[in-house]
Parts: sequence; structure tokens; C-alpha cells
Amino acid sequence: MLPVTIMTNLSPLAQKFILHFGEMGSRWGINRTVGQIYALLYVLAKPLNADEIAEHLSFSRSNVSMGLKELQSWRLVKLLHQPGDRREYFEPPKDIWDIFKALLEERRRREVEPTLSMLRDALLESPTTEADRVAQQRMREMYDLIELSSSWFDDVQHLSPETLASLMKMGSKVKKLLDVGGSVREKLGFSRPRPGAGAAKAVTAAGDEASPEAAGKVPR
Amino acid sequence: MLPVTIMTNLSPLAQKFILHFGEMGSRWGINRTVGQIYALLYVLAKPLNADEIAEHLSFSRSNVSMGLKELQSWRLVKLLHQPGDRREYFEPPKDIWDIFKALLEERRRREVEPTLSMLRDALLESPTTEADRVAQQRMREMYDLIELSSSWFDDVQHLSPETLASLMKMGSKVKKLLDVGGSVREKLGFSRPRPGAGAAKAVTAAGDEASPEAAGKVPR
DNA sequence: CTATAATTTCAGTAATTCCTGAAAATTCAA
DNA sequence: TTGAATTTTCAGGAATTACTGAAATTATAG
Repeated sequence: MLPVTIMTNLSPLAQKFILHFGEMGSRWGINRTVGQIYALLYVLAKPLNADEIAEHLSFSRSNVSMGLKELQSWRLVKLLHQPGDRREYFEPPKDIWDIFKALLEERRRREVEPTLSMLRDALLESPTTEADRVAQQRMREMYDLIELSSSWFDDVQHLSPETLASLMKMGSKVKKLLDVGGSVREKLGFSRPRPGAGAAKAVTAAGDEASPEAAGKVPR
Repeated sequence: MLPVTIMTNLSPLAQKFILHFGEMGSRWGINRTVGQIYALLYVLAKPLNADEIAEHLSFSRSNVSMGLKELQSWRLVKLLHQPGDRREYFEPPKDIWDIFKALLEERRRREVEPTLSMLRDALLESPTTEADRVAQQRMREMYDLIELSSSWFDDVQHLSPETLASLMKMGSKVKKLLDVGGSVREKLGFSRPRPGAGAAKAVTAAGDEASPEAAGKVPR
């Protein structure tokens, strides 16, 4: 383990960063190679072609090719060309917020959408036994929560980085906004939960019944 | 692959759920076994002991033991005892919100804390070359963003499920609260960003400089 | 205590995932 | 077109991770 990878032409600082991303890769659902390629592009902050990457990290050319494909599927690197150079160059989106959003979006798509879809199917079946009735009850709790947070995420994702940053800095203080008298909230149209936008379903725990059109695809 | 696992005494509905969690396990950073054990405990909605789990899923007893240890480390199952029974029983937290929070919390601890810590170290070093100066600049952008979202998460995590659900249902409408005249915001003490609570640092992109005490451990 | 039930550890093997080099496919300048 | 430059594919071996059964450890009823 840790096969003393030789990284040519990289400062100790950059190496530390790259090795860390390699090691964390497995926890993040990408492999060592992919993590290191991404980290390299990120710290060097300039477009590199596949040969340069292979050279820096001592990976085979084909490994780099596969890694870049993977990174592109995550939308974590973009392909570009240098004038007068036939080779493909790669770099991450320059705004870190774009990277952040791409990461969360892709993760939801791969890690939660399939489960949501499975749950939807399972909830459409008619339970025959008591055990299945209980099972569906549990699945509905899970479905409601995932659906709620998923569409919340979908929603705030379109805010500008500045707005998002402001909201985050407020932290749990947003709670107080819910507490201020109804006047402000009514003005903003909070009398019923999130009208319009085909989004969040009712949360079982919170106990407020959704309006018919908001109840969505899964019958209750 | 898919070794036609025989699951004894489980309805097709439960089986579908369990198999899905097994398959998704790898994407979620746990393995098939662990995913299935969790799913089993979740759908059956009653405490089971290790032998029962092994029986249901056709796993070896030792595998179940390891899987349960893993699930406990994620705080996704709790150990309990049945009166007059010496064996250990397991069940997930009954409130789905607790499960949700445990999951996010543990994920942050394993997937982002180490990176934050690595970045902190890297930012403490004095860059010698221009390349290192650039590298540190990139690392700082990453550090600021992760630190911001991480402490935001830390913050809202303590809200009650009901409050969280309300906020989520508002979705991007919270933005409007930021837009209403300064009067309300001043009342709530938003004149400077998140005073108190040792939390969010400045966001480079948002361009507002943090006050000295908010700048935190990493010198700028 | 002792005996037995229950759980954990761990070495060995099975299964999976990763990585490489060689060959195939694609692209594009001339 | 042609052919050199570039990228992709993929079979096979390397490395890693998962799983099992047997042995060791721990817990507790008697």
C-alpha cells in the first residue's frame, strides 16, 4: 500500500494535497487515480492535457483517459483546446461554487434518485400481509423525507452563490424568520406551504396534509 | 455477481427493498452486507438479534457481527436487550429524522473533516514559489467554502425536525426574507454576519471581509 | 467458580475493483 | 484521401476489499 508514487515536478505542498485526494477518493466513491487527477488540475489551476497528467502522476496514459472520462461524467472537469494544439486540455470549473453544486447534484442523481424511484414503485403495490403494511409505512416515511430534502435542494440550488453564502452565514437564525408574526410571511405568500413549483410533498412527521396536487405520484 | 441470495421468510416487497440497499451500498461507502442488514432492520421495524439477521439474509454469523459493528459506528442502529434474553438485539432509531441527521453528521466527519484539517495545515505553510502561492490561493477558496457549509450544517442540525421541515418547504423562498427591508433583519441582529457561535468564515467569492475574531485558525 | 451461550477476531480465500500495455478507433493536417 | 497524432477500448494481471469458518474471547446463568 502507498506505492511511493513519484510525482514529477510538483512541490511538496501540491503533493500533499494530491495524495490526500487520492486517499479520500475511496470514501468519496471515486478511486485513487480519479481523486489525484482532479486534485492535480485543481491546484495547478491551469489546463493540462492527458500526457502531462500522466507524466505528473506517473499513471499510464489509458488510466488517465478513463479517469478524465469519469471526472467529466461528474462535471468536475471541462474539456477545452489550446489554439494551435490538437490535444485535449482539461480544467475544473473556475468558480468553486460551480464545483460544489455539480458535486451535490451528481451525488443526488447517483445516490438518492435510484432509491426514490425504487420506493415509489414499492409504494404503488398493495400490501397483502400486515408485515407488508408495516414495511410500506416505513418506506413512506423514508420516501417523504428524501423527497422533501431532495426538492428543497433542487430549489435552493438555483440561488446565486452570494445569496447562498448569505443564507449559510445566517445559519440557524433563519428559524427566527419563521417566528416573526404572520404579517411578513403572509406578504410573501406562506399561507400554504410552497404553492406553485412542483416540489416538496408532505412530511409525515410534521403532520400537515398536502393539497391534492402536491401529493404527487405516490397514492396515499 | 448477484449470487441469488436466498432470503428466508421475507416478502417480495421487503426483498426488493433489501436488495436495493445492498446494491446501493457500494455507492454509499458501505458494502452490500451492511446495506442489506440495515435495510432488513429498517423494514421489519422490530429488533432482531444477529442470528436472526444471518438467517434472514443467509450471511455468515461473523459477517453479520462485523456489519453490525459498522452500522453502530455510523449510529444507524442501536443495541438493546429483550427481557429474559441474553442475546443482543438491534434496531434503527425510530424517528427517521434521527437517522437522517446521524447519516449526514457521520458523513461529514468521515468525508469532509479530514480534508478541512489537511487544508488548514497546508494553509499554514509559507509559500516559497509562485506556483505554491497560487496553490494556496486555490486551497483557501476550497477551505472557505467547505468551512462555511460545514458550520452552516452544524448550525441548522440542531433545529427541531418540524422547523427543518418548515424551512425545507419554503425552499428558495427564504431568499425573499433577505430582501425585505433592513428593519426585520436588524431586529434579529444580522448587521454583522453570524456573531457569536465560532462558525463560518468569510466567503472569498462573496467578497466581504471577516472580522478579526471570525477569521479563525488559518491566517490570511 | 464452571459451563455454556454469545460474540468477536482473524487467517485464508473469494470476489471485486483497479490499472496497464497493446491494439483499435478516431481525429485532423496536409 | 492518407497517415501521423491522439484518444479509447479492453483483456489480463495486480491490488484491494469482502466474506467465511474455526478458534479465541467475553459474558452470564447456575
